[in-house]
Amino acid sequence: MPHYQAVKGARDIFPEEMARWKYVEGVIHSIAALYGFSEIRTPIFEYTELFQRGIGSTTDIVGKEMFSFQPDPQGRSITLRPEMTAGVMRAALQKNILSSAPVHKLYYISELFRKERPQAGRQRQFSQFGAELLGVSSSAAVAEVITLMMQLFESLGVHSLCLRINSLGDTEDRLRYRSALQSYFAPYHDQLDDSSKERLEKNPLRILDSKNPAMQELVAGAPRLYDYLSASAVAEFEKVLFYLSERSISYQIDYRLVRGLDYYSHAAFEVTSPALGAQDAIGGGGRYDGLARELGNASDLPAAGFAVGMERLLMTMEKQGLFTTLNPQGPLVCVVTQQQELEDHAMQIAWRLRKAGISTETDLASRSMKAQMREANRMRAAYALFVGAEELSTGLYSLKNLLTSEQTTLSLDAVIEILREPLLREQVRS
RNA sequence: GUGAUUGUAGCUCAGUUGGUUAGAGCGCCAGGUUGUGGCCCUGGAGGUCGGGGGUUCGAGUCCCCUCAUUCACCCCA
Repeated sequence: MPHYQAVKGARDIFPEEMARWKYVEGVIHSIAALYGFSEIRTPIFEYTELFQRGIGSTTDIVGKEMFSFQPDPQGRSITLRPEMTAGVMRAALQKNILSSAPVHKLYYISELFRKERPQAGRQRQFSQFGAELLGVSSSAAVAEVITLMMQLFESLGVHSLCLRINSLGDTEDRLRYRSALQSYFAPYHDQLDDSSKERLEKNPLRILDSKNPAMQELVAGAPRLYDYLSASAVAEFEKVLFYLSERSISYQIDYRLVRGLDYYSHAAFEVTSPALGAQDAIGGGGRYDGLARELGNASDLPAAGFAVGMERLLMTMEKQGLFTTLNPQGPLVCVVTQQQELEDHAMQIAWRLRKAGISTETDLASRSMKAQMREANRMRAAYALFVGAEELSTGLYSLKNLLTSEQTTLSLDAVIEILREPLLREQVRS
């Protein structure tokens, strides 16, 4: 074991894996553009109150999972962001972007931090792709972000996902339901587990998605939130379902889906992946019309959005074998030399090739010719260019096609001419 | 925060009831081919056996503590 290791729950991404990230990120950028979303970056930390107010102080995230610290004794507490929505909303309100246009569509791919015990599909530093549609409060907006998310999965070839959706109604609906739940559970108080007892007081809705089998039994007989929705909330929800059906997006209504963040209202959804372990949520989101007011804004700023766990997405793709065609590109040519006196000349040639726009490698470690050739082969170079005394005197170099083993003798200008041919790489290494 | 699991070479792992100098495969390096890669053959480098303490004539092996890993709970992406 090396003396220093990465911090618990944090990991390194090496070049082989990086290729996958680049690929997925590329697809994300183009699909976001397709739907008219623009990228935003916000600070990696925020004042702690932002998350306490935005996410909700009764949530697990705020209660026990935040990395918080105080830069100076008198100063305000700062927190490494555990999610993105609060920060994006803060940025939008701070700049008052709605005054420039009534609707804003923003997306991000960002690093998040949560102080949890790491396990399969869960790290302390992780990243999410997310989109926020600000300024419109409608079923159409929710449907649009869900559609965007599902199209991303489809474009990547991810399959067998399960989209579950529910409506949490508006604030009044939830208040009425909340007291109904409390009176339902009250007689069972002794049978509740510790966390459910606590939730009964603070946030009874959360008892619904408890995984404890004993709790689930009790929950089965509990009143349904759906029955407490106002007529308009039901209509809105059905409109969302209509849009989804119309776009051939299959879903499953889950009346017990409540999600852990306080800011959701009306539609809330979650996508799970069968390829993951116990932590199988690959994405989730909903509507959060009241968040802006919660953050001190004078009026509501209607909004809808989602977040997709990048690591979980990549993990699912890996499991589903979607990366097999992704081969890292090697250099086009390796400049190889035998005599050490010619090293400088070889590097000079490598420089000239690179100036000509040809990706080139050369040995910097004074290794044997055999080692250099082995290296060229390992990095899947298409060609080797030999630099020796003979070449130096004649000005003609030996260019070897490493796939066909054919070798020709050419002037450097001719070599550059050949290697510049753009389609060459595909022909050589298909 | 709770529970369980696993720590031996760069990687994947062997290592008998405690017994001399801790092994294999792959990878890496070199040679076979003194100017030519992949395949093959030969050789080489590389290990505080996670760390600390204890038991013992003797510990990779047994005991305690500790650190780390992984999985699960909780909850979430």
